[in-house]
Amino acid sequence: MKLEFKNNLTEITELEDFDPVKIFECGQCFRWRPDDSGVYTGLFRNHAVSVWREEEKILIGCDRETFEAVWHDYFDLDRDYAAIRSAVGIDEYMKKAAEFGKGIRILRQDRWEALCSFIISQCNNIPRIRKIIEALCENFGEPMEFEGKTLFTFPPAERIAALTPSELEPIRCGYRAAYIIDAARAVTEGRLDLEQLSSAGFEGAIKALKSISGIGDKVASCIVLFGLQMLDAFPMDVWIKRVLKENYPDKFSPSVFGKYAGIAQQYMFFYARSGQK
DNA sequence: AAACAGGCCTAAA
DNA sequence: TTTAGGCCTGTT
Repeated sequence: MKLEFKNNLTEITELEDFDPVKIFECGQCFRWRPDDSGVYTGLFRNHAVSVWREEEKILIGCDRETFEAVWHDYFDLDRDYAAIRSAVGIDEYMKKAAEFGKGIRILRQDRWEALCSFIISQCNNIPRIRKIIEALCENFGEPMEFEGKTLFTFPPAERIAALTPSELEPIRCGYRAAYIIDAARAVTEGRLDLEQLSSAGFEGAIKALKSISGIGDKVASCIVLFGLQMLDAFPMDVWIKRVLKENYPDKFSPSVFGKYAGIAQQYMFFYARSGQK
């Protein structure tokens, strides 16, 4: 990977595994949006940025300081995804899936945002998940001007904790409203310490998350994978279950993929959802 | 119209 | 320990 810093622009070259479309559309996140020319805009906490690709170049619209402080880690740029693709390509199916998903990276998302987003995701389709999360931010986040548009930050737990289910009504998230509010209160009251979650280890983190009403195995796995970078977590959703039934009808354990099972899962998920075989 | 969508909870065997 | 039914809402 090579970096070049220009005036308010970071250029990345010699990096194969970075495809903005796949990264933002593979299902791990819900807020990044492309404009008509394929330039994606999104936020991490209160930092907004645009990301796009021009041939072999990845462009990130920020200066060196912000890149190093925020986006370098957010995009997980120190990790060798080529090596991981090779490691999880344990058979023909996974070789195809990993090749198809080449360019995906697991983002280091904000924990609270990931927690909230994946509670909302349950029993929902992606367009509606996006709609609900956007409504949540527009109603309760902070507006900020960015390149002529108004973006909204993801509302902190404190903001949500102060709401009643009826105040959450405008975001149309249905029965998940009570879950979100309860989770926010758990965080603000200290029943769930998101900062200390990693130190509890994988099992400990899953257990702590599942103590929140509305978080079960699948959602907890997504939170530790996308929020805590526990890359061996293997969320089992309906798409993955379909893949497993078809390709691994006998016994299956995510441990066949080793410590990057979660990335294998993401390749599987993206491949399965593409409708290809 | 009825079923389904990236689950979870509760009650009941 | 596993299974069935209900749950908000929007879309097909």
